[in-house]
Amino acid sequence: MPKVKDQNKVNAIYKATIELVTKTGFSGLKMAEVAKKSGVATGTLYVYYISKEQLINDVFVVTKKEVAGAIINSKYVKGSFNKTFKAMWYGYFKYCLLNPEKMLFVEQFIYSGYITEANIIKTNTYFEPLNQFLIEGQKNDYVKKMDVALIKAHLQGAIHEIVKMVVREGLKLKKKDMNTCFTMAWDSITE
Amino acid sequence: MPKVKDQNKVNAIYKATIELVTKTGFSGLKMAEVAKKSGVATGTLYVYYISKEQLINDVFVVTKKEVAGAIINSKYVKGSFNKTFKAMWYGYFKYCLLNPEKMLFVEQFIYSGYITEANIIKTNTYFEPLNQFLIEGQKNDYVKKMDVALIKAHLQGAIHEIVKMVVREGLKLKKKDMNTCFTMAWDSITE
Amino acid sequence: MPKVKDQNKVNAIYKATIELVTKTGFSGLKMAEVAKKSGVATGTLYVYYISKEQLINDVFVVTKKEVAGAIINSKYVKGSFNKTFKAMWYGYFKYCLLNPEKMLFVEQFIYSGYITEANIIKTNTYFEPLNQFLIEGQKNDYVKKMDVALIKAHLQGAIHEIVKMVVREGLKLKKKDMNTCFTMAWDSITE
Amino acid sequence: MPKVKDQNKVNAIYKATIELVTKTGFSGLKMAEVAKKSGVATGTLYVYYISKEQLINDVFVVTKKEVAGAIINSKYVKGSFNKTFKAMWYGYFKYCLLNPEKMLFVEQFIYSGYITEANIIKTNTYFEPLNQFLIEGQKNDYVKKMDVALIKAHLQGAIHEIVKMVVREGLKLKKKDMNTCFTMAWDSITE
DNA sequence: AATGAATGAGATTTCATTCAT
DNA sequence: CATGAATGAAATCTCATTCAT
Repeated sequence: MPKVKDQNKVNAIYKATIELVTKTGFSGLKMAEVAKKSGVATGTLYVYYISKEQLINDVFVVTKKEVAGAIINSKYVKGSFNKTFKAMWYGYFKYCLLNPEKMLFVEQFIYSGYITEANIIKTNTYFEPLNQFLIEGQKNDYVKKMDVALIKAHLQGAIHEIVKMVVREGLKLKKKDMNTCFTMAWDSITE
Repeated sequence: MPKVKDQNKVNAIYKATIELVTKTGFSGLKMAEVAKKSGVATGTLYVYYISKEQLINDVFVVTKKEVAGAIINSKYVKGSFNKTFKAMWYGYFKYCLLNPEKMLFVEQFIYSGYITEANIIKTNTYFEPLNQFLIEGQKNDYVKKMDVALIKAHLQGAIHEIVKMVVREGLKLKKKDMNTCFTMAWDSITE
Repeated sequence: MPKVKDQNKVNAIYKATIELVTKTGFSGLKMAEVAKKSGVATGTLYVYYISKEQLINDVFVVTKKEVAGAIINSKYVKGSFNKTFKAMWYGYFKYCLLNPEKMLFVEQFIYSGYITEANIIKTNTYFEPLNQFLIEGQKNDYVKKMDVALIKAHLQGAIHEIVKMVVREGLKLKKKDMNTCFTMAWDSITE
Repeated sequence: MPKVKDQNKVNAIYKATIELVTKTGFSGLKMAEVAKKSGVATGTLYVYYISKEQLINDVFVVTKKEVAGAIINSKYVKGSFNKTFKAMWYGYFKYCLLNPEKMLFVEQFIYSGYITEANIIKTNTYFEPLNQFLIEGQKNDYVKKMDVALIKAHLQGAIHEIVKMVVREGLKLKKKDMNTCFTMAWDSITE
């Protein structure tokens, strides 16, 4: 949580943190390197964040919010279930393909021991509209009857793993493959 | 006749490492704690593993092998596609539910910066039989036509995420839910 | 404006290193003790030198340069061969008597396994002018005809051994003895 | 000081110790390596020597005795001063050329902090006959009048330094050069 | 506020020595 | 006596954090 304002610095630190974690793995994330990469002094880092834990938590929350925004986009919520689901699924899938480092960041750190329980709970609320949307889908017999948390987990897990694989192997997904991926998702959740 | 190298110690170290990572997150994995928990002196750790990195890589490879063994089980390979797939899926799903710490361990460390590229490649080969099984399924028009790596990713990602959620929230999956989870998996990959 | 790197610290570290090696023998040189004696934190040592090896190499090179400076002193190079030689010999002899710890340091560490080959070569060049002076002396038939490296070795070895003995036994060299020592040196190299 | 008898082991340990110090410098001398190189277990080392310090001191004393033997050889003591001196000088010079690792060992360790004062004093007595010989030479006006310790230091220092140089540079001393070296030694000490 | 040198607690690793076999 | 696995005190080095400028 920044104490002061230079938004350029905040952005630079945020960017550097995400990039370093993606590059060196998060066990190698050093404050000195974050400082260097973001072009500020180590001391300055502590003007903006009181500790490494704070920095990581902050980056985590900000990123998680952005991730949620990629799925939950008000302009879609008025369409049919299928159309809306498709929009959400593609929204998230493409976001992950474009920002794998952010996707990885939140995935990695959630079990790292760095993120506070409070922040995990807090960021989960960002996905509440998605829950509502799926519950609505169940009421209308579109969606398999089961705890929506499990359904979300199924969808998210599948997307993440596919994207990680694509990124790791340096693949280029064709439109056809992406459509098949979507069909897998759709088939899995619908009755 | 000197003391002889002790497999019990290796096992104790392995167990301690997995448990500590699961408990404290692996940014908090300390050699001193591994030593303490496994009941050996710190120096002894270095009799068996030349460095922390080596220890983690070793635990990673051993665990990944065990994980692969949970899926690929020769007694199933003679059944129908559906039966075999079901056996594999349940085999893996239940393994993950019973050993979430091992599942987490391999998932976490793969992006930690600790695991060498060579070990990542090596452990991937353990899953080759699964690839073959899915390719066979595609030939017989059971399975959607797409790079099997993507299909595997979809299946694995979904399972992992569900299990992580179940563990995190302390849920107890009912038989019915587990069946629904399986149906999701089956529906997603079949044509 | 941040704190600025402090030459006083470098000097203090240098001094502490030499003194500790002289006092405890260098098998007992510990970074913690160097830090303590030079009045800095252990971490600070690593701000200035990336490792113990680096520290020792640095102290070695600096000292060797100073040692060379004790012999090769431009104000003498214009005199007769005898006068110049005498000036150099006394210059070095007295330097060693006054700074036996520095003489010992370079002598000890050269075979310690700590000094890199590059630094050994580098520091040898500091003595080039002495080579030239002796070669000149040979051309004018003052000096015995032989590889000047051997002549230098003879002179230096004799001085070092004498000084070591003097220091070890706590002797006080009388003027007469010093003159005899010089005569030994002079007689040994002249035709 | 061996507790027991297997002389082969004692010899192997002695040889390994000297060789390792010559190769890796003595700051890198490790008991485990001595054990390995001499073909015994680490535990066995401690059957023969109660500590590393003991081992090194023992090797030191044994070697120093051998070194003294190379100089002081009863068959020469009856000749003229010149002949005897020449025999001694060549005896020592050639010994050093043939066994530089032993010469280095004693030279290195004397200031390492490992050798006890008692052993330094003890080994000095081995050279007593040389002292007597030089004193006799002074009485007969062959040798410059000065503390014989200084004369010995001068001679020994010169020899050591020359040999070190020869070994370091991989030179091959010609007979003529060796004679010049002797002449330097002779000229330096005679009146 | 910004800097980066300085700090020192704490981590990893080493290695002389011990001890069970 | 011989072995080498086991030990743990102590060494080196790291790095999040502080602080003088």
